[in-house]
Amino acid sequence: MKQKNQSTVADPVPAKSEMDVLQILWQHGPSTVRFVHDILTEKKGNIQYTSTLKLMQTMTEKGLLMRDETNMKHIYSAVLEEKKTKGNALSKFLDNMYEGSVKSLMTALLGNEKTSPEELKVLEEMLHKLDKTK
Amino acid sequence: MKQKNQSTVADPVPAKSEMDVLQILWQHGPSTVRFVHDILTEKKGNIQYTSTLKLMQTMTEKGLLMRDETNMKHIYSAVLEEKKTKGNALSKFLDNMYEGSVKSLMTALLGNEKTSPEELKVLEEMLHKLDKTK
DNA sequence: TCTAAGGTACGATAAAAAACGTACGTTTAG
DNA sequence: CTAAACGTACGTTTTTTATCGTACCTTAGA
Repeated sequence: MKQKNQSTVADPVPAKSEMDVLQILWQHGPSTVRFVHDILTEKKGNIQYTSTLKLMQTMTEKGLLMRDETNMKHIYSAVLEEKKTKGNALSKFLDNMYEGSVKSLMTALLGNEKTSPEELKVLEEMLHKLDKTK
Repeated sequence: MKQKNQSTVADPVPAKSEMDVLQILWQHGPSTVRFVHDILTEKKGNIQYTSTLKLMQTMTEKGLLMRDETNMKHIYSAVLEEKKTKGNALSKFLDNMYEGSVKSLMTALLGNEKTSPEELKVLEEMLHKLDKTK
């Protein structure tokens, strides 16, 4: 009886652009397309307003967003919880890239330029401890 | 003079399926399509052999894989280095999901079911230290 | 009142990713 | 020798993402 995986295996992770939108909504709360679009535009290159609009409409159809249509300027908000969603993405990433091993992730972090010296130092200590624990 | 980002910013990350193939090649070394396909099949649902074949051929065209055609059973191998490739993916993931903050990643790990009790313990300690360091 | 600015709806397109199926060459067990 | 098993080549199709453009409302202000 081969079954999928009984643990919390994570609803499909939103696509990249979708995450960008969610990110903004989580950070600023319910917003108009215009608002999201402006932030998006300044973060990434110029995008057409209608592209952002369409994206958000699609996301709404998918159930990723919900919107208040009482006013002309619809107010969109994220349906998914930030923590949970990111957690799912993280799990998937871990599985895909590091066979689910947090320790492997750590090791990778150790060689990553995104990691600051301080973080690096503590990471090393951490790995030592993990080795002993094992 | 807005410029991209002079630091190692990461060649485009391979797509999901491509990563799966790379994963197998890194782990088992140069292999035939058949071999990769079998592993792939057992990990994910049933896939048509030719799909895997096509994927690997395409990847070869893209320069992700190279192959030895001296024998009928072509032997494929990964061109990219595992560590580097994963490092790039990690950087991107960090940026997209945790604004590049390793600490945030840690915190997320803390609440992730993929994290074992031992790892959890050390993670907590680590975060304490990071707080002090700041 | 009429118009320009700013909204939404929605069909369309483009490109990337994921999967197939058919045609055809090679090898090997009988 | 020959058929079944196993391989590769490659054109195609299906989805999913990412982006647009055009048509058409709504509202505030000259």
